[in-house]
Amino acid sequence: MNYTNSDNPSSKCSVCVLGQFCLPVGISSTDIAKIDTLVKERVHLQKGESLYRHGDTLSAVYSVRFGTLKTEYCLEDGRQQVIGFHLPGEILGLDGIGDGHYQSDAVALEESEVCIIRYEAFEDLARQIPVLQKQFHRILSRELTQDQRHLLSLGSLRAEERLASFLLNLSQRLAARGYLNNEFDLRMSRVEIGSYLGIQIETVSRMLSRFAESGLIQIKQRHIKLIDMDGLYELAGIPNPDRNTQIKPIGV
Amino acid sequence: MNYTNSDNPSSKCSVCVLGQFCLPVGISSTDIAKIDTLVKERVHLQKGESLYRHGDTLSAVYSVRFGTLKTEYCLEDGRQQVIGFHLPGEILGLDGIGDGHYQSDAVALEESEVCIIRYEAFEDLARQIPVLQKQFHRILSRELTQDQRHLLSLGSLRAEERLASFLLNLSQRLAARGYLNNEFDLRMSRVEIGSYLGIQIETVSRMLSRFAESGLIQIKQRHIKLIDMDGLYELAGIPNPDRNTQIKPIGV
DNA sequence: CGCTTTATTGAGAGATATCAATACTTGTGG
DNA sequence: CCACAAGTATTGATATCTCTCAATAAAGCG
Repeated sequence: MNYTNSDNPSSKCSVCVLGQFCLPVGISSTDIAKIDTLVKERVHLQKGESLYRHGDTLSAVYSVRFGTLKTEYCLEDGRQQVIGFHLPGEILGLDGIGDGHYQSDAVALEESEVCIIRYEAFEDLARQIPVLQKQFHRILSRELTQDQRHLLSLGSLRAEERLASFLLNLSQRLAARGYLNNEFDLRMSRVEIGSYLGIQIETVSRMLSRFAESGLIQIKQRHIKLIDMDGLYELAGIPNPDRNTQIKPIGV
Repeated sequence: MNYTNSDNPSSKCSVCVLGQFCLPVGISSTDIAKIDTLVKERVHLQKGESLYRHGDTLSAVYSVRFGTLKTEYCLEDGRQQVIGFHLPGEILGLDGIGDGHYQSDAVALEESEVCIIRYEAFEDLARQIPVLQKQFHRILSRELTQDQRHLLSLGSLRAEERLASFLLNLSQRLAARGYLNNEFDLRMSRVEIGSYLGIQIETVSRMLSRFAESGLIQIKQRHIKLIDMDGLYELAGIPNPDRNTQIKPIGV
């Protein structure tokens, strides 16, 4: 874990390319200057390094600057479950606000960097900047919605459907960040995907092979191309937001 | 759905018996007076009535005054999944803050009443009363943690373990509200329990019978007694918070 | 280049789902 | 107040999906 206290301009929220996906959405430049003073430090993580561990006292929440992290819960008997994957612009550590201690472990899946948002100071600032407060509430709420969709997946979908909706969810989040939405690298192992989806690694592997056979995707190791998005959406049981539902013109 | 605009004292936050489990935790009496002006309306629901539906525009969040509600998500093909059960003092509708529309359906499991917290006004007030803001963030965060524990259950536990941890979770939440923690009525049907746990109704039934046979519980219809709490905790794979772990005195 | 880790594929086992029959509750109306 | 209907829960028999165990293959790493 490598801390940076940086006055280098590229680290400021005001000029960060992630601005629109992170906290400062819709905030005036004068107010962003205040945020700049709040978020001065970053943490650099190598693959496999922990950002925080279950039980650690919360002093900050974190925004992913680049890279990917996972959060996971552990059971007493050693079983563990991946709860979420976190892409650039997403906030980590929110589960620690409830009682002042993180509930999960956060681990980098690749070389990553996160901005440190000292929580006490942030709450004060949010009080002064209504837009920031609103945005923070939206982020917390979306986090909730994301987890609840995940619950729907684990509770109601079969392995195949879970995997399809996982790939599409990733695709959507990457697209929102300006990456290709139909071709990308999976930063997580099959084990981690399986854990996240509540299925075994062998099942993940089989389902991916099956998808490839039926022409839904192409996969080579961790590099994946989504070929038939509509097919995947149908499998996942969710509507395809990109597809223009054909409405027949009236009177033609 | 039956609205009440009540100036009757028992409806005020300042004198509500739920105060300590709801928003106003740790708030001074002068500030609670301000909350009183915010929460003036309540909704009375009969069993089966909806409080809000997926897609409805968010204008308020709700606090359960008495009764029990469930929230659920629907899939296109008609499958649906219960995401949560909500007891007195718990806040509903938080999933609507993200984009201004509720993501789930909220339905009363029995005759219930909820307080209406107009959201715009609430955000303003939270800015004025730091303790209220903090408490709101804690509530949002705990909601997140609750969902994540639920994810752990659906992703990593077997049917039996899920049911045990469900019963214990209910028991803990009831205890926190001053109810008996080892004997209570299940307000939800077997179907709803099964949906919540990602298992079929028949499996719920079989597991409950098995628990009863092995002396862990007694169950008659929806009335349940938890007989062997330690046994249940062991099954659920979580530590029993009430049990004093025996630490051998040193030098004896 | 060889070792370790990670992923794929196959065969068989097991947990839970599905289908079906029965019993129990609750509510309604005669 | 009882009888019937509709909904809800239990229990059994069988089917199916996913897991587990095992062997092989491929990739990453020193």
